[in-house]
This record gives sequence, C-alpha cells and structure tokens, in this order.
Amino acid sequence: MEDISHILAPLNEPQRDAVTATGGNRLVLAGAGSGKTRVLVHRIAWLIQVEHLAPWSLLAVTFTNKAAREMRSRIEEILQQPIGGMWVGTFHGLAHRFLRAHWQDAKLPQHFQILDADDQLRLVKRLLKELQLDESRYPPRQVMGFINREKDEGRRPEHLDDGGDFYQRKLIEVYREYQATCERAGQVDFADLLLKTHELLRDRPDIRHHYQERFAHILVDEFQDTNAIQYAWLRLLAGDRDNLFLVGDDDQSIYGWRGARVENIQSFQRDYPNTQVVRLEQNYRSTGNILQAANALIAHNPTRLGKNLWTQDAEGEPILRYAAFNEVDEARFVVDRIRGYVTEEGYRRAECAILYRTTAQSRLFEEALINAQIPYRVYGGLRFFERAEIKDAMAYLRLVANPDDDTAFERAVNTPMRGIGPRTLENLREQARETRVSLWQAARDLLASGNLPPRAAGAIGQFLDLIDRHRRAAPDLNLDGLANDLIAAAGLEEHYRKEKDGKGQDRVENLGQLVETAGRFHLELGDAEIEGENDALAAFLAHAALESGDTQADEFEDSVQLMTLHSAKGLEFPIVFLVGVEEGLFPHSLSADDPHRLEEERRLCYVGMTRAMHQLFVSHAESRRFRGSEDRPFPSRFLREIPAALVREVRAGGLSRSAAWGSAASLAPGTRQAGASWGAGVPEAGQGGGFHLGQGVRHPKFGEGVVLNSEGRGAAARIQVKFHGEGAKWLVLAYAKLEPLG
DNA sequence: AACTTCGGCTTTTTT
DNA sequence: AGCCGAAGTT
Repeated sequence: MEDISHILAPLNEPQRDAVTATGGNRLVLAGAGSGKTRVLVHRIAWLIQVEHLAPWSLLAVTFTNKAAREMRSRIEEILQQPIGGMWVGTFHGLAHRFLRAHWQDAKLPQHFQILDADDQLRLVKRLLKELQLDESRYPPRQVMGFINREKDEGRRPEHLDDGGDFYQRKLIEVYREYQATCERAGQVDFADLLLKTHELLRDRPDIRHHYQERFAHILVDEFQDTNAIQYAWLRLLAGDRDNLFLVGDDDQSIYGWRGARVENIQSFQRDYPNTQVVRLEQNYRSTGNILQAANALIAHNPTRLGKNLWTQDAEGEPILRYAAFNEVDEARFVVDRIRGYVTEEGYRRAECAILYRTTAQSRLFEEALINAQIPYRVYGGLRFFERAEIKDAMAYLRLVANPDDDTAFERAVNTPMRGIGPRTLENLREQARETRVSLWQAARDLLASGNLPPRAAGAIGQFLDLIDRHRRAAPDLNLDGLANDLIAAAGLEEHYRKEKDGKGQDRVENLGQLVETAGRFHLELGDAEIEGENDALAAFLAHAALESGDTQADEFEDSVQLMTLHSAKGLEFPIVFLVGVEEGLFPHSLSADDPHRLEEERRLCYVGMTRAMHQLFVSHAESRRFRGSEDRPFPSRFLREIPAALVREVRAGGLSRSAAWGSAASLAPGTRQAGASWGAGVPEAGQGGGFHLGQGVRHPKFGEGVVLNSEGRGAAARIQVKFHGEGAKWLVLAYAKLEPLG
C-alpha cells in the first residue's frame, strides 16, 4: 500500500468524503474559502494515485484561463509530474480543442478561426448596414446580445419563431445572416465553440461514445456558472456513466448576464437522482467577523439553496467602513491605509487588494498609487490582444492564414490608409454580396475584370500582392519572423510612429511585443499537438482569441492588486478594500430594478467580502464625478444589510490630506532614491528626475505646464504634461529637457 | 480620398 | 470624459 497521506491528511471530514467518493455522481456545494479547488485537485490525485486511472481518462473543466492554469499547476504539484494527457481547461478551450480534432465532422475548414467579441460586434454592424437596419433602432450591442443569448441556450436561427413580431423577425434575420457569414469565412465565435461541440456530440453517436468511453471521470469547477449548452454538453459526455464530479456554490454565481444558470445545480439533482451531495461549510480563509457579515448579507437573497459558513478562526477586527468625501478622497484613504499596512505592519503590497465593480474605477486608485509611489498591478481591463494596434497586426496574420476572413480583410485593407476608401470598399462588398464570395475573392475578381478605377485598382493590387507574398513566405518562416515582416511590409509600424496623439510610441512598442510574443509562442509550441508549420499560425491566432493575453507573467514585483469583483473570484487577500459601495454603482443601476440581477449583484458583493482574510474595508463616496457630471450617490443598500455590530466607522485618521501629499512632494527633486520604485508602467523615480503628478515643469519649447500622467519604464518612460495654452503632450523623459518648478 | 469637427452615446462584469 | 460615427471641409 503506497503512502496516500499527502492526499488525505490536509483534508477535513467532508472534503475527504468528496475526494474518496466511489460510484455515482457527486455534487460538492462548496462555500467561499472552504477548499473547493483543493478538493478538486486532491480528487484528481486520488483517482490517479489510488485508483490508478490514467491521466488521459480524466477531464477537468473550469471557466477562466486563470483558474485552469491554477488547477493545472496544482495538479502537477501534488502529482509531482506533468498532467500528461489529462484534459484540463476552460469550456471554451476544450471545445476548441475538440473542434480542431474533429474539424471535418463539424464541417469546418481545417483552419477555422475564432471571432472575439470585438470582431463579432464589427460583423454585426456590417450586417446591419447591409440589411439596411437602423443602428438606433437596432443597437449593435443588443443585437449581438440577442445572438449570443440564443446560442447560449442552444438555439439556431431555424429554431426561432418571430411570433409575428416584426422586430423579432429582423433580429432572427440578422442572426441567420451572421451565421451564414461566419460559415462562409470559416469563423466560429465563442458561443459557437460550445454549440458546435454540443451538436457534434449530439448528432454523432460514434464520436459521443468514443469520448464517453475515454473519460472515466469528469470534474467541473464553478458549476453554478454553466450555461444551458455547457450543461447539455456535460450530460452528453457523461452519458450514463454517472461519473460527474461537480463543484459549485450558488452564492457565487455571478455570470448570469452571460447565460450562466444557477438552476443547473437543482436540475442536476433532478436529472441524476443518484447524486450524493457534499457540503463544505467550514471556511479556512476569513475571520469570524468577515464571515458573519458576508453570511448576513447573502441571507437577503430569497432564492438560494441555503448554507452557512463557519470558521474556527477568531472574530478578528471589525469591518471598517469609510464614508469618503468624494472619489478622490476615497482613493487617497485607501492608499494611505495600504501604506500603513505595508510600512508599519509588515504586510507585503501584494497582500492588499482593491476591488471595484467597474473597470473605470481603477484609474482613480492608479493615480493615487502613482502619487504615493506604490507599485501596483491592474488585472483585467484592456488586454494585450484587444489593443487596436495588435488587432490591426493580427488582422494581417489572419489574412495570411485565411484570406477569406472578411473581418480581418475589412480591418487590414485600409490600415494604414493606402487609398482604399469607403467608396472602393463598398464596391468590393457589393461584388462579394452578389457573387456570394469573400471580400478577398471579390477583390481578385474585380481586379481581373478591369472594372475598377485605376487608382483603386493599383491600391488593391498592391494589397492583394502583399498578402499573397506573405502567404507564400509563411511556411518557411517562424511566427515572429512572419509577424515582423508583415508589420514592416504593411507599414503599420511607420503608421503608428507618425501618429501624433501621444499613443503612437506605445503602439509601436506593443507591435514589437507582439513579435516577441509570437516568437515565444512558437518556441513553446514544441510539445503541443501541432503537426505542420502552417498550424503554428493557426494555433497562435486561436491562442490570441481564447486567451486575449491576460497572462502578463512579467510583473513579479511586490505590488498592490487592483481588479474588478468578477476577476477577484477564486482569489484571496489578507487585506481587502471593497470600494465604491454606492447605489447606482454597486448595485449597478442597470441591475437594481430586476430582482434577479439584484440578487446577482448581492452575490458579487458576497464574493468580494469573502475574498478578505484578515481585514475588510468597505468604502463609499458621498460625491462622485461620473461621466463628466457630479453625482451624490446614497450608500449602497448592501451596507445596510451588514449588521452594524460588525462594522466600525472610520474617519481619515492619522494622515490628513496634506500629510499624504506632502510625503511625495516634500522630497527635493533628484534626491529620491531609485529604490523607491513606482507602480507598474511608471518611470523609475531615479529616471523620472523626481516628477510626480501635479508637479509644475518647464519645457524649453512649450513653456510651463503641469504633470498629468506617466507611463512606461526606463528608456521608454514618458510623462504627459499639460502646457499652458498648448494642451497636453506626451514626452519621452529621456529626451525632453524638462525642468522641475517650485 | 483624407482630414476635421461635432454630437450622441456610453460600460457591468468575460470566454 | 472619452469614443465612434456622421457630416462637413480641403
């Protein structure tokens, strides 16, 4: 008998029950901080090391790439070996893998591509125009939402009934046209990945049986976030093997807006009556006070399965509540407190997290942190592959992989401007529409027909040639070589270099980074399941769409963590600041009226609170600048739902406004040590020559101004200065001869 | 065809 | 406040 204590010893009774379960389905209702991931990981270790199952017979699925990475590394850690053939990934990632393997069965071109949300929106807009539907009556975002919602529920256009409603009929028409366009171009959107996978499993018993036999166990994380298709997909994969191991928490369901159905938890128990339910209610994360407060809050939700977390931990500190004067004061308060924890109580910066409802809120805190010279890191927000310049470059790569990619064609054809304007493009579109071919093919046809004005013909000829040339060269090049050549030949770098809005330099740097990323990706590809050179490009494009670059693995500096509540799920921090807890913002005004959405907002608040281990702060501003105008929001109803006995009101103690600013401003320029490092994307203090936000400066040419912003590091460090009469300019610190004033 | 200006609208969250 | 599309100007 081998030693299995490493698997069982760290577990409590119910956790052990779940991990060692035999026969039948398991539903693990795991409260926040109750060791959910641990149970999943140990379950897998149990199956492999005790039941001696082969890794390839296991399937583990999560929702976010982050969670998938975490699970993968923890599995490898406990097994002390690579996960081998185990399928561990997100629903979308696994579906993609499946469709790549079965592209013929799914009636997809071998190099089908993935449409991300931005591509999707552009496509919808284009179709609305083609169908002559007014964007004000058919807001593209809502039309897109309609399409996605239907797909998430597993409905194709032909399943839909307009019920005699004109508007509905039009929506269905757009959906149908949208789908046809995607198919013509060999493109698949996020929802399609799941839907097509489901359809294939449903319609092909042979394939279904193959996978049903292969997977001895199917483990699902965050089951409460599954949508209709994902659930149906799991059922097909499981067949009647009763091999499902689902972990979830109805109180942490926060993705209803993208089709997630908490009800799947109940449906599951109905659909599989032989399911054993395990409840994990002991919390190992938070103090008693934090837990009590969170429990009290979530108790206000009428529709829940019911569960009460408890802890052996001490009560701990009360929750601290701060009523800020305005949003700037709120940020200042938070940063002061963080400074206190770090300098006086020995916390690392990375142990402090600022959680907010909307991404837009991050800026205030970033500014305050920059000002205080505290390194920070923002999660989420604009991801690498979503940046305009990266999408531009990717459009060229996509065309090389598949010239029929209309979305990419539209984007690349006149970026940078090469004289193919709206008029010419309209010509192409019409030709494409009439002959039912891609824009690429239409361009070739039109060019061959000689029916183009000479100027347009020349420009188009060059563009087609550019792509063709690289298509031929691609097989002999590494990804980075291809990307590099393409960016240069397309003139993208030059285009951005000349851009004068101050962002140009950044964009050029990002293009450089894209080439690097491509190179690294190519290297890492070695062990993956890629056959020919051609597939490297396809894999890279898929990677860009599916992971959108949230890795940012570089920044390992100890830094304060900033993120939305959604991206905080699954994480924990000793010190948590839950900010902007105001009516209108949290709960968000778009959700406050609908009871279901309100419940989801409350769950989001619950998620946020339960991230905290030692100390939880909640703050709200009495006045907030929002979209230009001034707002006087009420404190959130959620604050009232936390028992007063657990909360202590704080005033901005100790550090007054002037003291907080003084600490940065009182140092004479130049005397600051380089060791006092700045936040991510901010110049080193030594490099900065002692500039900080709000500081007066003099420039030989532009005169006097005030520092507004800064970004980049080292030689790339730049600051934005508002000059009197001149407006704001971005200046490269290394070159600009700036003189500090005051 | 390219560039400028103006006005409306927006963002809740992510694969 | 900032972004995008529409309309107007060169």
